[in-house]
Amino acid sequence: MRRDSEFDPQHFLPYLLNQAAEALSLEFQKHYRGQYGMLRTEWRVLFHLGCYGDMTAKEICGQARLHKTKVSRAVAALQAKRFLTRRELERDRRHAVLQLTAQGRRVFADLSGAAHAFDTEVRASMTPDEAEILHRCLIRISGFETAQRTG
Amino acid sequence: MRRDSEFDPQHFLPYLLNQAAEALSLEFQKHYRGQYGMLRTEWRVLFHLGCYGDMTAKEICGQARLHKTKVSRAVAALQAKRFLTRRELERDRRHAVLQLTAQGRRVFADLSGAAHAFDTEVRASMTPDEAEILHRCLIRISGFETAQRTG
DNA sequence: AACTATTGGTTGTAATTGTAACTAACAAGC
DNA sequence: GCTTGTTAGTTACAATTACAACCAATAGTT
Repeated sequence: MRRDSEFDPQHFLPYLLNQAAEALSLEFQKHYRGQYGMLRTEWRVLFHLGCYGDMTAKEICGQARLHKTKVSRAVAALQAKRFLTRRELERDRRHAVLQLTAQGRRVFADLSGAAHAFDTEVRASMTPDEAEILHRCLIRISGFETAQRTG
Repeated sequence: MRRDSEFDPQHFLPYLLNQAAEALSLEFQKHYRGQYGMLRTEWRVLFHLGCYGDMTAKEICGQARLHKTKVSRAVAALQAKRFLTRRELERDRRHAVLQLTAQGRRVFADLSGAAHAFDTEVRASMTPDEAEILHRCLIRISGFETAQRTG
């Protein structure tokens, strides 16, 4: 297992990021998948609705940087689970405002609590300084836009 | 778009990481996908072989933290593209050592150059200090093991 | 009103991934 | 030599995702 090259996967950022992201995702997935049979996108949509209040699918797309088909399907699934309802706008019936049901809010409360605890646990492995820098870098990197995702 | 909760997606690490990882992946994908029609896993396998020299699929699984079916399929695809060859070991015909072809090495040289440049560009948006801390944190986070991935 | 363009959202289908079951080689105990 | 167990790798099939085409509502133009 020798080194043939000047450049190494362990120093390639897309690689590293991907591994870190996958590790955490896989771990946290236990909560929303194990407990509620939700998919990642469903959890994301629920999370956004819970955090930011009622909004349309379009708004979620923008905020969560998810493609509209993903959101559309996640919303349908969450609706089937009775976690949210949709209300068409009178003035423009193309839009529908999404709203968590009481049950949806309970699930959100549970999961966002778990998320908070999880986040705290992960952060415990770093100094406050490191955590802050990490945060900054990730935000910055997220802006490495590649165009179309507005849908 | 108000805040209803104490906790916000923009501060949830799995979320942030995922967005950052996706942004970079999507961007770098242009190189291996656009130029060579490769999938992410294929690029990863090629990268590992190029960096660390000939090895078996099993070794790649461990190093790259990829499931064996993913590696198996990537290897088949790379073989079909004539980027690598496999040589069964005499002493244990279950193992096959994978080896880049001349063409495979050329592609690797091209892509690893692009990777290096890309990495440098991304790092240009941070101080050396930040880059180092980011690296440390990502490595640490990657260790948040969730069991089975050894396959 | 009729005609075209745009927008919010859905659906169909192909591509990709995950999971489990499987095959072929080898190893160990008897 | 004949079980039984492991290991490296493959394959089959279900689940998920991506991409493009689509539909209905509205806006803008004439």
